[in-house]
Amino acid sequence: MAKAGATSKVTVSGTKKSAATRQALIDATIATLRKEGFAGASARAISDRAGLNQGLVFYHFGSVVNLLLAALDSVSEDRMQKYSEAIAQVSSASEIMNIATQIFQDDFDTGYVTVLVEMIAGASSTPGLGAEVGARIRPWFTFAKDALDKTFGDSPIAALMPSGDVAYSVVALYLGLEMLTHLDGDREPALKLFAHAQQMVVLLGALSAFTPTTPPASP
Amino acid sequence: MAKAGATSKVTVSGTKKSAATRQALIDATIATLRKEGFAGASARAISDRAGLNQGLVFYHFGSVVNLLLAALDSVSEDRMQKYSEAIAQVSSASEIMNIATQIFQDDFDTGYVTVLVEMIAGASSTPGLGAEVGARIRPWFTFAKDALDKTFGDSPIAALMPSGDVAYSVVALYLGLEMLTHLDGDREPALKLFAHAQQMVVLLGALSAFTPTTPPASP
DNA sequence: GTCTATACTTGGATAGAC
DNA sequence: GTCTATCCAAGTATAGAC
Repeated sequence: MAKAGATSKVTVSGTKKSAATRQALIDATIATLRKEGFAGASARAISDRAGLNQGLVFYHFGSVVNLLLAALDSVSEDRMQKYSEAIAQVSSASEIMNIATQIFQDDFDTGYVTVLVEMIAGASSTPGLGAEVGARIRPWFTFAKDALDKTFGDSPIAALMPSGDVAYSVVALYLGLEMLTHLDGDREPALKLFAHAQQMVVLLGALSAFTPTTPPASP
Repeated sequence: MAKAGATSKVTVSGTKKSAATRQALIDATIATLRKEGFAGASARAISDRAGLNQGLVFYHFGSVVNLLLAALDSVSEDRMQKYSEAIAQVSSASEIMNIATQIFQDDFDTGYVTVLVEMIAGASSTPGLGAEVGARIRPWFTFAKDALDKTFGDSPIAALMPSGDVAYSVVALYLGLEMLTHLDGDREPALKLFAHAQQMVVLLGALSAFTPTTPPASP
């Protein structure tokens, strides 16, 4: 829709400046959602953190909610990239638990899942926001399902529970763990669970050798 | 601290009136947290819903946060009562899954867990609130642990994972499921999971008959 | 096109009326 | 003791300056 051509060199340098401001606001929004939560993520709180005028939020994003969604998009893309790379290097069920533990720690340090949790919980306060946030969570169900299929696909329990349903609970558990961990700042209980899950996966691998679905090693 | 005696009949009727106002505010707070979330639970939004003057929030509770905590207390006590009664009538692992499914539906209908989720997520915005909310969640870990011990105590997996750690993840999963269910209003995915869990429990019960820990029936 | 100063609205809290 | 009218701070949004 907007004209783009050599007629306005101003637009080019201007666009560059605009992009920098937008990015600074998005970064400040992520930090604010982490530290002050959805309720504390006002245009003033965000722009103060970025050291920018409060009106810029509305000039660049139209509304606070739009900025929050832009920040959620930024985090989601970043995480999806990181998770995808991590899982690409993995094939066994045992390995994926190591990666998952590592990623959970990283998520907790960077506070990225907190951003998602705050947006989900905050969605109730603004009409229409729920649908927007929901659309941004959906890719994670698919991602979790693919990861489960890749690593547990030939396990006997895969036959008992559809991976799509399990993926839903994996996402739910991850969100819940993040909430509880963030609440008291103690990540130990969650890490213990990852360790237990690791054990279970190993055990499951040993058991599956005795089931008819997986013939005992034929090289 | 406050004088209580026959010298002031005004106090008695006054106290009664006060209690009614307090209760009306607490009820309105629960409804507001459910429908507008933590960010939307302002003194004005709450008092408007109750049809009362906004200043009463501060007269009766001192601050909005105090009222929110009073509402959380109210919900927590109510739920703990209901859950305890339900679990008292139950002994087998299979039965508890039925009860759990039923309670999840009830929670979703009444929106009680939403109140808790909103308070956890909203805690980030107010210094000190996290500790208060954390203290109100702790009883649920104990409750979940006791329920697990009661129903899965003699199961073989109980030996593999400490019930306290599992209780933590049960609470986390419950919170996560509530978040996702509330977000798009579709409870089917969560209910499917309860059904699958039910299946698993039955299967586990059958398996445990073959383990050395539980001798095969000696009446 | 980018940003700042200003207008208007909502929210938290209290002084004072009943 | 209970409640309301009023005050001031914080929030969203935009008109206008650069």
